[in-house]
Amino acid sequence: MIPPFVLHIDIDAFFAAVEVMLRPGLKGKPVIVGGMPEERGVVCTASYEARKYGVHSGMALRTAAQKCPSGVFLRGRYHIYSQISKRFFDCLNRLAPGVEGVSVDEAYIDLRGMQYFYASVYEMAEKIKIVVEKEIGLRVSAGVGFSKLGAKLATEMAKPGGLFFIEDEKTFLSNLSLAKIPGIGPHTLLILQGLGIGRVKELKKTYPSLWKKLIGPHLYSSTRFPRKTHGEAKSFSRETTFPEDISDREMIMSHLSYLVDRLSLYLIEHHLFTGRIEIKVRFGDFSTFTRRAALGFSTHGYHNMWKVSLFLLNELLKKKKLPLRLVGAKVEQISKQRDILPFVCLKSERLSHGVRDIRERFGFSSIFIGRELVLERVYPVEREGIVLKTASLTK
DNA sequence: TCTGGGGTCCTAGGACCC
DNA sequence: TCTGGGGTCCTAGGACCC
Repeated sequence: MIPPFVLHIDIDAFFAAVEVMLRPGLKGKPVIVGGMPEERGVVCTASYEARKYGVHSGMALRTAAQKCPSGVFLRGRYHIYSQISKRFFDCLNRLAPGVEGVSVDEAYIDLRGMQYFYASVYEMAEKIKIVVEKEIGLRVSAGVGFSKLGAKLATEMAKPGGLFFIEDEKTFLSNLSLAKIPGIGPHTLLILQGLGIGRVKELKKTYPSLWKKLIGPHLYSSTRFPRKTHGEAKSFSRETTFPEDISDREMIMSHLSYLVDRLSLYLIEHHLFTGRIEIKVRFGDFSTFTRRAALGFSTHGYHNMWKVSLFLLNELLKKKKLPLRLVGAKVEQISKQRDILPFVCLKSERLSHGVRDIRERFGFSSIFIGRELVLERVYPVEREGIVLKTASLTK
């Protein structure tokens, strides 16, 4: 029987590496992608040079700036990264049939059936790695295993830039620290530590059913993974953390309106509809709440979405006292086809389509919702477009 | 040192119906 | 009139990943 070999491949420090590729002057410098050092954000990707200073993704930008004063801080240019990501996946799909994307810079490849064309699994993996690196111009790390978990862990060993094959996966796994298992996060780890369990083999021996639940899926389903292509997204969200906490309700509404506006436009452009809306707030003390509501029908019209959003926001703002740190909106239950829209909601759809047409020709800020004008008090933007009178539309 | 933004999946509990 | 239990749908929130 041919063992089910799996290849895992991952672009090294993806966003930072793209920036260095596009600006060769940055080569060898500690590059930190995520935002400016004084901003309220976190590190998205740190180059290996920056990691030497103890900077890693998820770290607050201000902390990163303290640890690495010489760091080159950059805002992400995500449209560029996604173009390169597309090239990465196009290349993989050309090289092998069973590609499963995990994220923009990471994929699993089912190598079964490929062994007839190469001298060894290792050679096959090496070939794929070399071709990919040449194609996208970035360094990648790769790992081969008998399961997805084995392959992913092999990649970890291979970083940066290498290729690793865990031959005795069973022994390797059983000795492994649970902290290394994807899906076991800080919370679960703390509980397991409380039980005096730190390694996979201890878990298997003491709590076999828990082992089956946490580790099992990685082993069994992964040997025969479904070769799903990047599935259609099930939700879309937009959120904003304010530069400073705000107490002005009108400002909060304006921000939310802008986010809903963006989501509505996104849905219209992709011919999609939403059946459920979720609103999220985070107060100054970091406590976070969400409210969601099923619409009972599907829509992508701004004003339909806004009415529900505003209702949910008002409910959420009763939870605690202002100020607010973050506001966000999410659309779920995405469908490609719309069922029959209630009569009162038709106008909103038609209007939003009209707005989309204008924006397509003259840009996003050529036309905007009246209530969003409030944002200009704090974030002045050059807006010479048409203002939709909010009052007349929300009646 | 404060702690983003975009996702997925799971669970618990309430409402409702039979 | 009061009762139980199962099934289903829905929402809030948590855990996790990159």
